Amino acid sequence: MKKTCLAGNDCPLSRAYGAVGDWWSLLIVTRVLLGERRRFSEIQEDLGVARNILSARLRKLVEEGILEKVPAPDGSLYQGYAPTEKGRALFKVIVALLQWGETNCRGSPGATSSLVDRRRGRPVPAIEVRAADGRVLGPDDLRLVTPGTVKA
Amino acid sequence: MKKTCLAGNDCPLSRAYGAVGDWWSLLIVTRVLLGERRRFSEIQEDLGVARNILSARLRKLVEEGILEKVPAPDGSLYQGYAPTEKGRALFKVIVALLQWGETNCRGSPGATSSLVDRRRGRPVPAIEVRAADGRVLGPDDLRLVTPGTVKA
DNA sequence: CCGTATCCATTCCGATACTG
DNA sequence: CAGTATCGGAATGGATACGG
Repeated sequence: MKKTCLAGNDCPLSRAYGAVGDWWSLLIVTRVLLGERRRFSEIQEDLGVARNILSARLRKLVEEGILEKVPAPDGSLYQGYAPTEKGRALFKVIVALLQWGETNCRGSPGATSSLVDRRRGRPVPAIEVRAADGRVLGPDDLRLVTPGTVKA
Repeated sequence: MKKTCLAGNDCPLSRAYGAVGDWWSLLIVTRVLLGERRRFSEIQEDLGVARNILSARLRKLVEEGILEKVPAPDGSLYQGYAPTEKGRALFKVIVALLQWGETNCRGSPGATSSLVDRRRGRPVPAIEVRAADGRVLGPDDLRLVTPGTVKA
């Protein structure tokens, strides 16, 4: 997909794409956010991504204000990465996608829910879209309003 | 990103990526799901995507069981596309990403929320991750359990 | 109108070598 | 350890021409 095609677009989904960039970035943010793996080599090891790619993605994520550089947690002189508020807000997206994958893309049969509530150690229930009055909404209950000429 | 790197992976996020494929696919599903644009040319027009790309994505989405071919709504002899249950389940992900984009990637200043509750015509509140007891969870309240050797 | 097949340019990714 | 620079192969995307 050509960047310019969607980058300048007014659609929130397109802007989100422009900011996040690609799936590597989402995986990286996931590690930093949920995995407490905040250092270059830790992320690199976990993801198995090439170092130059990781480097480029981290730089972009910092530019976009999704991550920020912080002093390493262990006091060493190297960098660590922490999510900003904007990055932390992404966790709803990650949870939604994670749950969708668990429910709809079952791989090995033994695989179980992998997201747990820390306080109780219990699985996190499926995320729901709710109206202001609290009722659960489905796709047919929503309408996508496109003020300008731009769609989706 | 090499497909094989994540496709065979046991991580739900990776499987989700393998199934959805790319951002074009997400945009396509969005149109079909929320935009009631269910025919080839309608989607093509809205998204401005090349026809060969759209063709390939639609085929993949059908293969993955996210969309299915249906008779065209107007009774013409051409195809239409409808979301399956699996595809409909994706709408939570789309809403999450849409809302994130609205909140965190504001483009033109005039842009407002574009997702409304059909019944009341009111904006849909921000989606929340909740524990079983209903309390709202943040990133720090979650733990990602990795049963096997595979991460993320 | 609904796609598919081909061509070409661009981009992406991984491996490797290198710097501080 | 934490990156950056470069290179070659692979995949992607758009335009176009073509077939059902």
